Amino acid sequence: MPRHLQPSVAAATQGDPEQVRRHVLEAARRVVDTHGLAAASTRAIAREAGVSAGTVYNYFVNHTQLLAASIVHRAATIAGPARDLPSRAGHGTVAANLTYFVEQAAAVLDQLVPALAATFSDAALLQAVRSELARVTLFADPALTVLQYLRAEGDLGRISAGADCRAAASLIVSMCHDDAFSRFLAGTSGPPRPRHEELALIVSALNA
Amino acid sequence: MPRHLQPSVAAATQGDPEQVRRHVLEAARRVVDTHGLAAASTRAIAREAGVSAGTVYNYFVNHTQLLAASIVHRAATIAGPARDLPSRAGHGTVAANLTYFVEQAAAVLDQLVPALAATFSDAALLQAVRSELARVTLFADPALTVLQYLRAEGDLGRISAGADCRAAASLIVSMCHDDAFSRFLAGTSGPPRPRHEELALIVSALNA
Amino acid sequence: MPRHLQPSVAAATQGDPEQVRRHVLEAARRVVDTHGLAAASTRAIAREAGVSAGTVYNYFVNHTQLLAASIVHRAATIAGPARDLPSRAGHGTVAANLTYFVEQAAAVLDQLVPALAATFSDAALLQAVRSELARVTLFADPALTVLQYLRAEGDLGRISAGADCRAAASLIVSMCHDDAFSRFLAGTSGPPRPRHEELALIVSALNA
Amino acid sequence: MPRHLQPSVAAATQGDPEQVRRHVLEAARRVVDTHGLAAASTRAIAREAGVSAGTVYNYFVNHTQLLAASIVHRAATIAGPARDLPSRAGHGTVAANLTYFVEQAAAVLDQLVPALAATFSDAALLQAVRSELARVTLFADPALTVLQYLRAEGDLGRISAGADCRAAASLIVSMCHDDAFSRFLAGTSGPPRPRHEELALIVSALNA
DNA sequence: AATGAATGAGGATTCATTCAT
DNA sequence: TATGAATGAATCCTCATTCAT
Repeated sequence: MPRHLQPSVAAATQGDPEQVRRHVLEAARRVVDTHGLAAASTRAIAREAGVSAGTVYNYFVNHTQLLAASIVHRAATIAGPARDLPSRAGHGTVAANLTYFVEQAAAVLDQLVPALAATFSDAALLQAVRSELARVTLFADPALTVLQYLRAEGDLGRISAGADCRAAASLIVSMCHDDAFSRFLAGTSGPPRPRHEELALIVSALNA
Repeated sequence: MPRHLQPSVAAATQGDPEQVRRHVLEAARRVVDTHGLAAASTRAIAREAGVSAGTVYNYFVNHTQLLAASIVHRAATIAGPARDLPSRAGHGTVAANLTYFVEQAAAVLDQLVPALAATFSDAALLQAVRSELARVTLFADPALTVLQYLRAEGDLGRISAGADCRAAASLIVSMCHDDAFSRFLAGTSGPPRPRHEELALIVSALNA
Repeated sequence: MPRHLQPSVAAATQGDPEQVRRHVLEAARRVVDTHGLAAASTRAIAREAGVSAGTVYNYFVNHTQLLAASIVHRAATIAGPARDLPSRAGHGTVAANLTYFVEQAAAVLDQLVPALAATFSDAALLQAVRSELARVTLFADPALTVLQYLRAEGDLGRISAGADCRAAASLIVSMCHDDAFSRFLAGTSGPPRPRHEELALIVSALNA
Repeated sequence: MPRHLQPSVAAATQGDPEQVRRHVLEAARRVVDTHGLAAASTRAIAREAGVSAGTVYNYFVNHTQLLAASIVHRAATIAGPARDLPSRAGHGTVAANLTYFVEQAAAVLDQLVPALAATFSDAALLQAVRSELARVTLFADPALTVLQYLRAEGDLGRISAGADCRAAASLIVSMCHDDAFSRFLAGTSGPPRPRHEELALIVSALNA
């Protein structure tokens, strides 16, 4: 009965409880990705993390909270680039920035949707995930992030003053959703369909 | 050890095996809707159906097939009205018919998406559901149903000959998907957002 | 709900209850041989026989009695040739007749031992089989059959008057048992080891 | 939900995992001996061991391996004295030592044969037991143990140099097998038939 | 006399969770 | 603080047996 973390884990986390927590969270993510939510038992996650089952309960109140935290942690982590869209205002071209956002969004949704979908099998888990997710702006209202970017471009004079930024942002998000949803319903996980024409249309509208 | 269906069940099914099967299928649906997929154990479903656990296995080869059949049965049942869109050609107005389709689609997707989403927690179940679903035209290629309707209207001279029916059908389906996906991501299950302007735009394009 | 035997079964049994019984018995044997005793459920046997599960209970009081009857029926059937040894007295040579017996015994034991062995897993079944088996002379006291043959040969003057037939019979049976037991313990089911020398020795002793 | 071994079990095993394993193994043996293999369910064994069903799975990967381990454990335990035959060379008389072996073998086989026989009802179990058993010299090749003893006696000059030790060893093992097999077929489990004359004959041959 | 749907006990196995060490 | 053995409820599924038809 060792009283200390396994050396490899101790090295990876430097004994910092917050890092141990993250370490377990990422182990959970790997298990869900590799074997599915149904296989993500406490023990499977603990084994993947190189930690005992009991230890998990020092960092998470129960199995449901662990899974919820893992899914939200993953979402927040991968959404980083998409979330930074507003800061790209003024750099490159508007079209390139929007293309970048659409591509990032596809990557995020392709990872997020299956994990989120699976939570529909467990009401308690679903609720836990949702209440966590609502606290991240990007997920609570994704169009807002795009709108902030477009307005910043407008302030820089890079799009026309009269452009309906709100409608454009809504359209862009709709497109991302539709792509993700199609892949979700169809089960195909190939690359997202390129949206050059649609984006060109939107950009031209923003410059009209 | 009673050897016959409980009177209430016998009355409801009239001794017809096909009806008993449907009876169990609907019990499964109620359990999934009420308590979630994770709670839909064979026994819970049997109890809801007023039947013994062993009896379930006289109608379904295993738990996975039972759940898959239940989900697909539900989808096929509720999709009826949407599937009948082509037969509405020539009746009412094109705008009204498309509005009707969008509303029906929302109802279908609102029921179908959570159930389908939940299957992501179980790879075997997901595959079983997908392969069943692919056999229903409406789910395999929803735009096709709308396209058939629009072409029928074209044949009747109710939309202009040069209209791009395929693009219009695709747009309409995209809209339905987007609405459903938004509700799915957000967790709100309120009424679908009205799409009058969008439909008006599409209808005007079809008449141009 | 047919009220008559399936045509194929009716044809095979000519409606004679005794033949139906035998038909089921042989189906049981095939199932045990092919898939093992553990797989020989009432339904598996009924299916193999082309008969309903309920019908089985018109011919056998329960599952245990059915299995016991099947094993004993098989034993009695295959033991025929070995049992006829006494009637071969006076024909061919003594050595050839004994060789024949040893070979037949090997065949019988190779079939009987695994089936009989398996019954050790179920006390009730074992007892049922044993009490049935004890009623067949050959199995109750196999040496007696050989002894009867040797005495008949003695009466015909084909072996010497002073020969110890009882010891010889006992030795021969011992040999059969040893061979069968070795194959049983080792799990090898190849051909029995030839016993020419041993038999020659016994025959020479009988002629001394 | 107690989280510790029942006091009586804890006392019997002193918290040593290896002893807990043995404790379960012996509980399994008692259940098989008392109620037969078919009654040796995981739960029945757990109950006999004074342990929860789940605990059994901390020590054995599945039911089959548990039963196989139990049977082999029993065989190895009781075979100890017979296995020590070679070390008796030089002590007592050769006849007494061989008599001792035959008696020990009878005791071993009387316990081993029914247990082994029962495994014929389950192909997977049979194979598991066989592959385990093959790793114990005494069971893989019993004549070898006797041969080693006889050669040791030969080296000590206690049997004649020209004696065919191999044949003698084979004969002795055959005798043991025959006895066991007779008891197995007949179902009588009385004392083995004394083999004084046969052993005397063999001993005299070894001294010739 | 034959059928086969219905039963429910009982099978193996997994799992979240606890807590003495 | 980390451990992991122990628990026992809950899972899916099979089976012998009955009896209305």
